[in-house]
Amino acid sequence: MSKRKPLISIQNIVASVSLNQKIDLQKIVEKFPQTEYNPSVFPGLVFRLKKPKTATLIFGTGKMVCTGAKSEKESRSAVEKVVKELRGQGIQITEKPVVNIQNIVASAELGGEIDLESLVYKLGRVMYEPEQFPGAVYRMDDPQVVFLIFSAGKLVCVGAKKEEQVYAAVDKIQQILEDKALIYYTD
Amino acid sequence: MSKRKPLISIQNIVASVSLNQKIDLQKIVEKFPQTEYNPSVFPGLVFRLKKPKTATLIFGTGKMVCTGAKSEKESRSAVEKVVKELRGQGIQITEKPVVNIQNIVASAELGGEIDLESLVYKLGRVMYEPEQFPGAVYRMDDPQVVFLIFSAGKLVCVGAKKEEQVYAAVDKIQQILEDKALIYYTD
DNA sequence: TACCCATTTATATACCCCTTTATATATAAG
DNA sequence: CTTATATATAAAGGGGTATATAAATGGGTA
Repeated sequence: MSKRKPLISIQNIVASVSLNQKIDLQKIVEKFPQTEYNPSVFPGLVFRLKKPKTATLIFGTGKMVCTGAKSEKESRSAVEKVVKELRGQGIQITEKPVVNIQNIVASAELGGEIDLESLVYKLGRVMYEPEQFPGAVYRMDDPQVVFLIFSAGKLVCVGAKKEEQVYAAVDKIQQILEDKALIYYTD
Repeated sequence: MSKRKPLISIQNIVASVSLNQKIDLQKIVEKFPQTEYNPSVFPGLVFRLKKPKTATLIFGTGKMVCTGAKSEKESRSAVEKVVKELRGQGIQITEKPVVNIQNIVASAELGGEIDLESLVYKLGRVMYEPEQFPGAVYRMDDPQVVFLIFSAGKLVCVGAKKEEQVYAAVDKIQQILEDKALIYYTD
């Protein structure tokens, strides 16, 4: 077991929301001129909040997608705030919004150098095309997440649905890298 | 004989029409500004009716094509309505239009799951390229129609010239699927 | 000169892909 | 500095894929 502790930061949370009722997007645009709504290019209306700094997509079906929050708690409070603002301008929303976390993006620092070329051969399930993208892509089965692994030892973990999965996945990849001698610590 | 009754809906009727006289399309465009006529891309003028919801192509030769009707009766009444509107704006049409049903499109639900891969091997005359199109294409000789067969048990039958052929063809394909054990009913 | 194509219209079926949003990471190119 | 490359994820709408069918006109090929 590695005694080194990776620095992990949740960077983005994507949540789907159900209001269980139809919403008149045109009315929202009229009440909130700063929102963006171009149905010919995308059916969702973009509703931004400065705090928590998020962007929520609202659809005519009453479904929404909230992005940008840094924690599940922040994501839920952003949704509540959006609903509260809508109600404040006369948009009737009767039920309590149902929120589901769909994707968590986190960054991590392992503190060592990683040999990406060797990763490809010793790990498998790795895609690495340096002239296409500098990071190696590793798909982990359990937890089911995808890692972008960079030579400087930094990682991006995407696809988790619970924050705990992020910590478990990073601990696991760290262990794997150490066991297979794919990471070199210089300190 | 299957005791299950497929749900069949006629979805579209295509009919060719002969007025037996030349027609001045430019004059129609002037009298009916909502019609579409771009001879450089297509020689037919498009004349739409809201009820029955149809689109009739009118050619300078006096031939027409009526599409969109849900029954032979509706198709004929659409043609009559178009002719009546033309006459109402001074376009002289002396003879009674001769209508011929050329194609009937119908959808059907068999209510069972169909194994499309097995269909290819056990039925023959089947084209199935899932990454190209999700439905299997089956050409039936008698009645001479073509079926688009989907795994969920829904079908699209095209090419019939009489509504009776649609019902006969669907009954026949249902029997074939059952006889060859290619359809699985879950209820 | 004959054929082939494609053009347009409607219609069900059901897949894929793209559109937009946020976010870290790290390369290159303009 | 900005954009593109690559990742996951939901939402809904558009486009393309395939099918038959008539009409008339253009293009291309044998």
